[in-house]
Amino acid sequence: MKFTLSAKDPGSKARAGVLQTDHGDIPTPIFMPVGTAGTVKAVRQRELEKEVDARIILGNTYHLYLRPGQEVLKQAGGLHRFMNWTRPILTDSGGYQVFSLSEKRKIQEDGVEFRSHIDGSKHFFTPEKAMDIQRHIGADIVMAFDECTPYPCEKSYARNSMHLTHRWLDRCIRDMGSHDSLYGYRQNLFPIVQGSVYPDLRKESAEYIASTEQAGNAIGGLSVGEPAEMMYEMTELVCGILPEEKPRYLMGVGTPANILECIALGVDMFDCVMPTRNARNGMLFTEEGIINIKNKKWEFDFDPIDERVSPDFSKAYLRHLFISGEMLGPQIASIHNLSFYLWLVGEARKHIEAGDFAAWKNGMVQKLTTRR
RNA sequence: GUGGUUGUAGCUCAGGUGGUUAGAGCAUCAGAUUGUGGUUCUGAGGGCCGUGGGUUCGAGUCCCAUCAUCCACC
Repeated sequence: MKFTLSAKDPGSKARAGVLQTDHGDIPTPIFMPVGTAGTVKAVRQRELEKEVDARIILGNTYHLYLRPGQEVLKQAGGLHRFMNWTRPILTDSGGYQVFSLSEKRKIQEDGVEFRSHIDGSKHFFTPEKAMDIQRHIGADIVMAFDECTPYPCEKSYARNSMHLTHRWLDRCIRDMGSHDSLYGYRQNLFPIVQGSVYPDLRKESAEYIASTEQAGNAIGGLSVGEPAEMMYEMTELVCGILPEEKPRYLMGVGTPANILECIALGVDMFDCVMPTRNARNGMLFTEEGIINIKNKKWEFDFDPIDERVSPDFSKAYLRHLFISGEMLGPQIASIHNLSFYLWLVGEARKHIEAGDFAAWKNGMVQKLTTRR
């Protein structure tokens, strides 16, 4: 994996680059659609590639381990072939599920015991196990197995958790170094900075993560309920420590405005369920602001959802599909929101290259956060 | 014309023997959603109980009239 920076914005920490993988190049900054269970919900692969122009998508270790399971993925020849997706894939390690399914988990030094949300069966993940599953999935970018702390979080808990995440990282690195990839292309491990909202912990974690010298670095444990300002502060602090010449990935973020603000702080990669999940509930992101397509005010609005990103369908038609419970509604909305997110990061990239990102960003954030 | 049926929220309907502030589903409106247990979740607005009399301390509920509705029969 190779990361090449091509431009830096003079008015902020934003940068543009290209991340090269064995499944193709990824221009940065980039947004990665979330495809938890081997599918970006409601969107077919052809649309994801041709219309949305997703350059890389996510899969989830926890979910793919439970269904379809490691053996199916192995015999399929990996997730790329299984789901017929030829571009890069990144897999989350399951660390976030340890956090979000917290009522059913037990964390120990060796790993975490949890119960399946599907059938209640008991399972045990260790850093080695998480690496093994991700090896079978065959992702281009593999995330370290971490603990994502909740918000708020006691400092003593955050400190202990962070150190556990660091020890688990050592084991992930050792395990990745002692096994060959299964399908003949390179897999790259990204470690994850933790430390909750405590600056000294974040600093310690970022320094440790940087010292492991992996191909790229991630920032985790944010956007879990803390105020946006706090998220920006932590992101800024961590970006100042993580190496300039490697991609920075802010996990789970966020709204279109969050993404632009964090690009300005030096983040290169983002993922979030928001464009797809909210699309399924009728919320659309557009250049002019946020739309609840189910509202009556769109009943006779025959203008496109968004003239630039989705010129094909009117608001009145999409509203009709949602009101009628037609499954094409969530499909069109998901494709729209993802197309918009990809359009947005593409524009950000252009403005970084043009050197006027900071000013453009400020005007854009205003528009993005208004409700239509 | 005669006999019967039904009139309660925008729609479809609940509301034993009269008794606090008349309910539900859908619809409408407004929030929520951040490394996906989500066609989801939370909340709000909306009523001369067809109309007019009567009985009663008290009527959506009982009585009379009237209007509308649907059905059957001349």
